[in-house]
Amino acid sequence: MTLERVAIEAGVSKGGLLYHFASKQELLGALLIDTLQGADERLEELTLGDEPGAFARAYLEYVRTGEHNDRGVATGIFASAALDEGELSPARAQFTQWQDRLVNHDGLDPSVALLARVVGDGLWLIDLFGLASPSDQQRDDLIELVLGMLDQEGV
Amino acid sequence: MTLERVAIEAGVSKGGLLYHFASKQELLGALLIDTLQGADERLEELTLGDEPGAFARAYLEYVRTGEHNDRGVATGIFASAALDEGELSPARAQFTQWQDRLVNHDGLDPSVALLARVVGDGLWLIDLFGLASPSDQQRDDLIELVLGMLDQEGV
DNA sequence: GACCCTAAACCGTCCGGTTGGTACAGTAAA
DNA sequence: TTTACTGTACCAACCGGACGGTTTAGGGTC
Repeated sequence: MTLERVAIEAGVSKGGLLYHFASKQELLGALLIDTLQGADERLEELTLGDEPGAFARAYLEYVRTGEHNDRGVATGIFASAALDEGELSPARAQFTQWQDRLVNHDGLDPSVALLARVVGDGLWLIDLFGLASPSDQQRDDLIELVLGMLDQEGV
Repeated sequence: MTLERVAIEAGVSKGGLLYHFASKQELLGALLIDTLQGADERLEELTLGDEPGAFARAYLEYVRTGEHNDRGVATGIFASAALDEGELSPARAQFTQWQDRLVNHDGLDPSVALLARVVGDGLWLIDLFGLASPSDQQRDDLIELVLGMLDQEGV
């Protein structure tokens, strides 16, 4: 992930890239924040109504298809950030917020809420790094299983 | 993660390090494989008996405490490997094997088996990157919840 | 003229990898 | 039991290329 490669990928000159982002760190931070915001907005769209578990359902829905990441791009951003000390903190903040919303403000039993979160994050990270992603069928079945638990809980 | 830093960490000179590992790639590969093997052996230890779900239980037990990684070390290895194209393949292979064992050879309903896997991996990866790890209490409750589902299934 | 770039040369540093050498342990003929 | 040689384990110093970042000179558009 060099500046030149990013510039070419973005159809911009290296100078133009550095016109917008003063340093590679700044670029990386912006990329990461942008990715996280995109996910957050998508989650908001998927959150239907305000009955208990609405956000948890969105969280699972988000990872139902494996398309939630332009493989390689998000992976690179995430891995690069993980190597630069402290560079991952926007991600930490975002996940903390999601976790708080799921566990404390979604009207679910905390353990079930955490289950939804960990399954969602688990699938997301497994896909992100390509660590033996389950098939579409398996994934669907798993999500249905967890959704079922949310329903039981919501009653 | 530079060769020099690794060398210092290991109490060796850079030259000495490269005597054992001909290139950085080779070093990284060995580090990754070693980490994975360590986890695999630990899982084997934790697998008690051979009733249905024995391996799934071990998988969850493994991530019960957050101590399963020398934070920073495993993170660096994993993130570095993720950036080098193809360098993550030993990890993919290992996860594929675990997934196969869980889903096809542990005597559980496939969805429940996958649930155990995704919860295990989810917690592991969340810890690895420090993405808002749940508290010990929350983690324990979650694991108990999933273990309970394995028991229901096993009957 | 302010803004948003392109293009290209350039610099300094960092880092992977190479090289030549040292220390030492074994071993085996003289 | 000295001598000579071999292999293993290491180190310090160096080299060269890649890459982050700067600078300069300019061009198009509102």
